[in-house]
Amino acid sequence: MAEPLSPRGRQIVAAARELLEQEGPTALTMRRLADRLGIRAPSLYKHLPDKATLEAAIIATGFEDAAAAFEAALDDATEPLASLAGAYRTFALAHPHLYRLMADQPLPRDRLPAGLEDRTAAPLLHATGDPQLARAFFAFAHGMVLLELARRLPAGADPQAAWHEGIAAFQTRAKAHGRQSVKATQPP
Amino acid sequence: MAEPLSPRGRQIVAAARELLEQEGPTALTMRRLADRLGIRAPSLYKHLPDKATLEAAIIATGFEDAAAAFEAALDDATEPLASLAGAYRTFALAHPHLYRLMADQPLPRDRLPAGLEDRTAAPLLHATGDPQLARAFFAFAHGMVLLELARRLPAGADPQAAWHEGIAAFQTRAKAHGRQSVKATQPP
DNA sequence: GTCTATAGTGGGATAGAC
DNA sequence: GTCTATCCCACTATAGAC
Repeated sequence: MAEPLSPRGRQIVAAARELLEQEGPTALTMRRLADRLGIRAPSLYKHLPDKATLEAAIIATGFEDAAAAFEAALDDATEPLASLAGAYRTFALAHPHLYRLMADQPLPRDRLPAGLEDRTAAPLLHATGDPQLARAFFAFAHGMVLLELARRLPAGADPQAAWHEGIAAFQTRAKAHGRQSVKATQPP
Repeated sequence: MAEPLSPRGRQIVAAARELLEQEGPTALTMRRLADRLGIRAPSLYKHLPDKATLEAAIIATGFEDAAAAFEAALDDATEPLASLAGAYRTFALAHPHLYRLMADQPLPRDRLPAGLEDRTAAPLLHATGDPQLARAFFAFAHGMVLLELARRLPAGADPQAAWHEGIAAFQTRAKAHGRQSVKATQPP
C-alpha cells in the first residue's frame, strides 16, 4: 500500500516530524518544512506526492517508536499494566504534537506499513490477557493523556493519583479475568 | 467574565452550533455561518467581537446540555456509574463535532459562565465518591468516546463490551473506596 | 443591522526552466 | 533536485456607506 520513500524523502519526513514536534500542527506546512530544509516548497513535491503522504509517514515513525517503547516496558515488568501505562504516558507527554497526530484522527491505515498497528497494540493485549479489557485500558490511558495535554484536569489535580486509581481498577479486573480463564480450563 | 449576548447574538450562536454539528469544524467559518443566516460575514461582527467568542458561546451551550443530561442520568439510577457512562456516551456520539470542540482543547474558562464546568462534573463526583477515581473514570469515558469517534478500535471490535469492562472495573474500585470510607469513619 | 470593498495572511499544489 | 513564477483557494477582520 505505502510506496517506499527515497532517502531524500526520509530526510524530509524526519525534518517534518521535528517541525511538528517543536512547533505544533499549525507549523507543519509545506512552506515551513521547505524553509527548515533550506529549499523551496515546490521542491518537496519531487520527493512526496502530497501532504497526506507526509503526515502518514510521520505517523508511521511515531508508531515504530511507540511500539519499541511498549515492548521495552513489558520486559521483566513485575506489574505489566502499570509499566505499560507509564510507558504510554511518557511517550505521549514527551511527544504531544506527534501523539495527537497519531491518535486524534482515523488512522490512514492504507498508507502505513502492514502489521505496525498490531505490533503497537500487542504489548497491551499481552498485559491484559483480554481484548475487551485491553481496549478499555487503552481508552483510559488515551483519555488521561489527552486530559493532561489539554490541561483539562482541575488546576490543583494530581494526575499521578488519577493514573494510580485507574491502573489499580484495571489490575483488579485483569486478575479477575485471569482467575476466570484458569477456572474455565480446569475441571470443576 | 463573559459579556452577555444580544438576542441576535444568541441566534447567531445557535446557527453556528447547527453548522458545526452538521458539517464539522472546518465548516465553521464566519462566511459559512453568514451564508446560513442569509447575511454577509462582516455583519456578524456587529453582534460578536470575534470567532473565539463565538466558539466559547457554542461550548457553553454544549455544557448546559451535557450537565442536564448527566443530572438526569443520576436520578433514580440503581447503578450510577453505569448510568452516567451511558449518558456520557450518548451525548458525545449524538454530538461528535460539538463534543470535540468542548473537549479537545484547553477550556476557554474566562469566557464561560461561572460554575458551569463544576456543575457538569458534579454528577460524576457524586457517583464515584472520590475525586481521583472520578478523574480516572472521566478519562476512561473520554478516551472511549474519542476512540469510537475516530474509529480507532479494530474493525470487528464491540465498543459496548469494552465499555462494560471499564465500567465494571471502576464500579469495583468505587465500592472498595466506599468500604474504606465507611471503615475509616467507624471505630476499629 | 446590513451592505460593499478590501486589507492582510496563509495554505496546497502545478508548470516549466535550469 | 532545485528553482521561479504562479494559480487558486480560504480565512479573519476592519472601514465606512446606507
